[in-house]
Amino acid sequence: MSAPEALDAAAGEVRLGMLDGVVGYLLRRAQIAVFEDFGRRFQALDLTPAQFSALVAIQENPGRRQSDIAAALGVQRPNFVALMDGLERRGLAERLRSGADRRANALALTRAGRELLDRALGAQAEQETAIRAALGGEAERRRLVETLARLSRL
Amino acid sequence: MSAPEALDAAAGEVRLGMLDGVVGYLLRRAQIAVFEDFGRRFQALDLTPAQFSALVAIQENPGRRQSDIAAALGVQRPNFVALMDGLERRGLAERLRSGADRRANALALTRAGRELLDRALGAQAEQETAIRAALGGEAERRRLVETLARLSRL
DNA sequence: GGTTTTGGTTATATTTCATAACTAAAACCG
DNA sequence: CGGTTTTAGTTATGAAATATAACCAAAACC
Repeated sequence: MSAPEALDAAAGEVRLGMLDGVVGYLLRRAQIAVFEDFGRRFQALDLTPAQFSALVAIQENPGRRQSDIAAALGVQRPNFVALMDGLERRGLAERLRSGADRRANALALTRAGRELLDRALGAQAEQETAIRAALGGEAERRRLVETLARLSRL
Repeated sequence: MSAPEALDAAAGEVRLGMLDGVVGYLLRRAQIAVFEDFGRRFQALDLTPAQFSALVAIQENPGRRQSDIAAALGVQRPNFVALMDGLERRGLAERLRSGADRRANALALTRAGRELLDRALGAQAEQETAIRAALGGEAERRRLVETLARLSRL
């Protein structure tokens, strides 16, 4: 009788088949690549994507309640606590007392936070430039931005 | 003197500022939305995105070594073990002996695995249809696929 | 035939993300 | 007013994804 479970592997590249036409799969791969690039660019600033987005949101909405910022970024309130702890410990952001509601934290950037964010915005602009180059032009990058915004409302 | 740390929150919506022009941030949000949609569509099939992609890769490359499939999907070999354990326990895929190399597992789908994958491909096609609708047409979806593929080579 | 390398596995640490429960302060309401 | 309910922030905790080191058996090397 033939050995029932023996199979010989094919040679050459593994083909992903229809996966490379699947938006969800490609989104995951693209996000990994872009975040790895982010990691390299922001290494010197010691900022994660989450921290960077928090700094931007706080600067854009000074005095807003912590939970508002967290919700806008799509992060659970309990998880945002540690994020803010880190920013505060490094002196980049602070939790002020809200005048109206003594339970609430009114978030704001410190001077050091604004300065670091300025440098971060520079690094971010460089990433967008790299993306523009990879995609073949600013028109393509803009189209991607628009398309991704639509997708997130799926 | 004025109370130094009191700040009143602005009303209205939190603005994300330049974040909604940042590809990395938008990629993250879009991926979350698409994966949540995936979760709803594949709930009945009880398949995660990782499991789905593994089934596709195995069917596309029957007999290939486990580590080749894992590498092609970008998943670490140790982490692929548990994924395969799950598929095998459910009778969807199997680890056959490689004829050439007795260390290697030659992966293959079972009949049940092929049947489930058939249904999964249907659900997947429906997701692409929904995406096409959200983006305004197949041309837009195609462009997105092409753009994401470029991004993952950043 | 002994050494080195490789495929799969185990164990483990880290990170991310979600949920329940607690406190203090506010809002509500008869 | 005073009691109940809701809300902001926090703590504790768990689940899931991801990465690393170490091991065994089989192969490749020389």
